Amino acid sequence: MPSDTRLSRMLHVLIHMDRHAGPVTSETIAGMLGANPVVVRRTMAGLKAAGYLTSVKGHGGGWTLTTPLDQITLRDIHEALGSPKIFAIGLADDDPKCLVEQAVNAALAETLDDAERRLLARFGEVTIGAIAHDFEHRMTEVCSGSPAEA
Amino acid sequence: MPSDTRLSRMLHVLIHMDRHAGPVTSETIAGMLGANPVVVRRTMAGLKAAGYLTSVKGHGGGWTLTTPLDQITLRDIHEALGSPKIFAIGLADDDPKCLVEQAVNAALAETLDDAERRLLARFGEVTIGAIAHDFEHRMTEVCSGSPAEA
DNA sequence: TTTCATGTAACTCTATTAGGTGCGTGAGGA
DNA sequence: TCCTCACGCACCTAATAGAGTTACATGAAA
Repeated sequence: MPSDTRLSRMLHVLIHMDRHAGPVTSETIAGMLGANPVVVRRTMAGLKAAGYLTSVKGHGGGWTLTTPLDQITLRDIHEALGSPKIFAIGLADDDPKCLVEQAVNAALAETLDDAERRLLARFGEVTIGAIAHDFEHRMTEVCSGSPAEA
Repeated sequence: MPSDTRLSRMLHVLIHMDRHAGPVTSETIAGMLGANPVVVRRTMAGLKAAGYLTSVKGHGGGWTLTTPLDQITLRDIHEALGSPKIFAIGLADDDPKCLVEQAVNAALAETLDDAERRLLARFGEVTIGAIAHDFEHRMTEVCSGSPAEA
């Protein structure tokens, strides 16, 4: 149901790429994400422009990670995606004449801006490498056979 | 440009209603908000159901505030509106089989849920009365010489 | 009984992400 | 050389959700 899944998808694919030697095609990535190859290229264009990966055309081409995952934060990816809108909630009018609405805007904007600053700061603290490490941990848990889980 | 402006608009209209004796029609409210009367009724239905105001049909009818503004928080209004989605960002798949995606989801969901909890907690601390008071302050600043009512 | 105002159903409009087709471009391989 | 693969991009459609709009029923007051 959520609208913008680009950040989530890029984290997912970057970790897969890190565990895969050699270039990966948009077709393969789309298969991993359950998405469309064109959407993959479209979304990854920003990460390429930001220098986190490269793309090569033709035979044996595809996408290659160029940056260690522990040097990329969630905030880096969010910004590489063009810093999409974070909140679904917003102000009715950004520059109203009504003083009441100005007061409402001041209160709401301050609260939302503060929440956004905190969230982006948190995004800046979490590296994709840390998530990849958590994945490794989940792997060992599943294969160690401690709890009977699917 | 933002999508969901209902909270913002409800704060705006509640403060106006608090400064206005007697019922206010949807038509009048729509004029204040630069919005549509039907949209106003649709949005305010939730606040009525939550008991913050009443509505009366027919001649001399309209909307009346029944609760002091310093007893209503932003969180109250948000919940009266049905607790709409706060974030425009979401997970690609809520229950993925891929362990990588599970790790991504765990990291992203924890960060977003934490941000949402903090934001809602903050909403719970801000009363509409406080915003109305800030408006009064803005009035005295603008009309420093002669006090005028809007 | 006429008028006014809410209550709702059932549309359209708008913005945004996502899905999809087609074609151009460039890099290898046969 | 020629063909195939894979990205790049233009341009469409689909799905979603808030907002706008029309139409009509309901109920209360003049």
